Amino acid sequence: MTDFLPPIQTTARDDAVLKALAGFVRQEALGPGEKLPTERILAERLKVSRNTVREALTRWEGLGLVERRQGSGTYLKAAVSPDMLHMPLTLAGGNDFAGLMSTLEIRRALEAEAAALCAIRAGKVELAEIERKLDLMEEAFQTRAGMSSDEDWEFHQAIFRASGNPLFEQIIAAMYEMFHRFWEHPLGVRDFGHASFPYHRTIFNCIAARDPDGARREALKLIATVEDDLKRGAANLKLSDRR
Amino acid sequence: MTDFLPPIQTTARDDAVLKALAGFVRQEALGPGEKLPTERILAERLKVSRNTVREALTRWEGLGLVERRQGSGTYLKAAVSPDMLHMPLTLAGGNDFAGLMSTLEIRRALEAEAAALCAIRAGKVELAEIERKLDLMEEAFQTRAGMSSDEDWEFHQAIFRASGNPLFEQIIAAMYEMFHRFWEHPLGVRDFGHASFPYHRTIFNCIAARDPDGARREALKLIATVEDDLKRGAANLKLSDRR
DNA sequence: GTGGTTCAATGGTCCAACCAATTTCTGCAC
DNA sequence: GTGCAGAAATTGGTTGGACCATTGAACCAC
Repeated sequence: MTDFLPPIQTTARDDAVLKALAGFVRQEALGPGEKLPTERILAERLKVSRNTVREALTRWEGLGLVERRQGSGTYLKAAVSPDMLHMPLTLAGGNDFAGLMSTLEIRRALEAEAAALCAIRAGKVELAEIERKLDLMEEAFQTRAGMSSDEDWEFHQAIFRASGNPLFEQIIAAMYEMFHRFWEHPLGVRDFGHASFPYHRTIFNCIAARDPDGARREALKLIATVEDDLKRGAANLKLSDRR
Repeated sequence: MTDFLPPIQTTARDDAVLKALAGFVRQEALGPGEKLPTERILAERLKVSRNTVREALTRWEGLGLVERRQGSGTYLKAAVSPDMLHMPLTLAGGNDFAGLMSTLEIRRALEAEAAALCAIRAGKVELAEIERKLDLMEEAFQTRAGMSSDEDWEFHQAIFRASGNPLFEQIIAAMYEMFHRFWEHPLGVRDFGHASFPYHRTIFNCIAARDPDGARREALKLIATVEDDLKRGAANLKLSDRR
C-alpha cells in the first residue's frame, strides 16, 4: 500500500558539501565558537565552486548552526553532528492580546511538563546550575526592586535543559520570542511579573525534592500569575485609548 | 546598567530580498502551490545579482516555505506572511528511539492541554467536526483492521483547531512530522498504535461533556499507550540486530 | 602604551557563461 | 484534427573569476 518511492537524487551538491563538512567537524572535534575553514579553501578541497559552498553554508546559517562574520571567518554556533534532524517551525499568530495569551497557553503546558520531567531527571550538576540561576534572579529582584526578564528567562532555560529533552528549550524559546515581539508596550501594568517571583523558589524546591507533581503544580501557579497580569493589562487598554 | 548597544546592520541584501518577496507574496495574494517569479526576473526587478536572490531563496527553502524545481520554477510550499516567526528545531545525535520519545513528550504536554481547552471552548460546529473525524477514523480502523495514521491525525488536528489557539496545531504538526521522519522502520512492533484506539472515543466524550480534566486525563492515557508501543519496539531492537 | 596606517585575509556581491531538468512549441505522420 | 517525437525555450544548478566591504593583525610614529 504505502509504496513510498523517494525521488532519486540526481544532484545534491550542497547537501553533499554539508555532509562532508559535518564529517570534518566531527573528525576535528570542533565545538561551538571554533572557526571553520575558509569558503575558498572548502571550495578548493571539495572540488566545488565557492558559490556552492556558500549556498551550503547559508543553509547552516539559517538553521542557526553557524555564524558568518565578514572579514573574519565562519564560526560554529552550536554542536553539529552528521546525524542531526532539522525541522523548521514557522509560527504565525495575531499581533494582539490574543497572540500573547496563545504563547502563554503553550508555555503553561510545556513549563509544567518540563518542570515535572526535571524533577525526575535532573542530575546534581543540573540542580546546582538551576539554583545558581535562581540566586542570580533573586538578587536582581532585590537590587532592582522588580522582575528582571533576563535573569528570569535564564532560570527557566536551566530547567528546560535539565529536562533531558532539547525540544522544550527550543520550542519555548520560540514562545518567548513571540511574546516579546508582541510586547511593544507594557500595557500599563506596573510591576509586571511581580507576582510570579515567589514561585520560582517553590518550583526549585519541588525539583530538588524530586517531587514531579509539586513542580508541575507550582509551574502552573507561576504561569497563572503572568496570565493575570496580562488580563489586567488588557482591561487597562480597553479603558484607555485603543490603537 | 543595561546599556545594550545592538550591532548596527551594515549590509543585509538577502534579508532585504526576502522582505521584498514577502511583500510581493502578500500583495499578489499568492498561496501554497503557486509559482514565484523567476530568479532571473527577481534579480532584474530588485536590482541585485541572481546570486543574492539564490541565497535568499535558499534560506526560504531551508525553512520549508518554498520548493525549487529545476527546469520548472520556484513554488510556494506554505503560507507566508511578512510577520512570521521562524525557529528551526534541531534534534542532535541520539538514536531513533530517543528522538521519537522527545517528540512524544512534547505531544503529551500539548495534547493534554489542547484537549482540556477544547472541552472548554469548542463550539457546536467544532464539536460536530471532531465527531465526524472520529467516525471516519473508527470506520477506517474496522475496515483495515488497524490504526490508520492519516485519519488518526485528522482527528487530533480537529481538536487542536477547536482549542482556539493556532499554535497548538502548528507546533504539534512539527512534532508529528519529526516523529514520522524518525520512523524509518516499524521497530518490529505489529499493530502499532492499536492500544490507543479506544481513547479517541473517550477523549471526544469528555470534550462533548465539557469535562476538561477528563479530556486531559484521557489524552494522557492515549499518549501513554503510544509510548508503551515505542518502548516495546526499542526492547525488540535491542534483542535483534542493531545497526 | 596610544592611536593611526597599511595590508592581507575573508565573507558579500556581482557578472557571464554553461549545465541539467523541465516545459512548451513545432512539425510530421496518420 | 490527433498524437507523438524531437527541437527549442525556460528555469533552476553550477562554475570561474572579479571586485567590494569588513575585519584583524602587523607596523609605525608619538
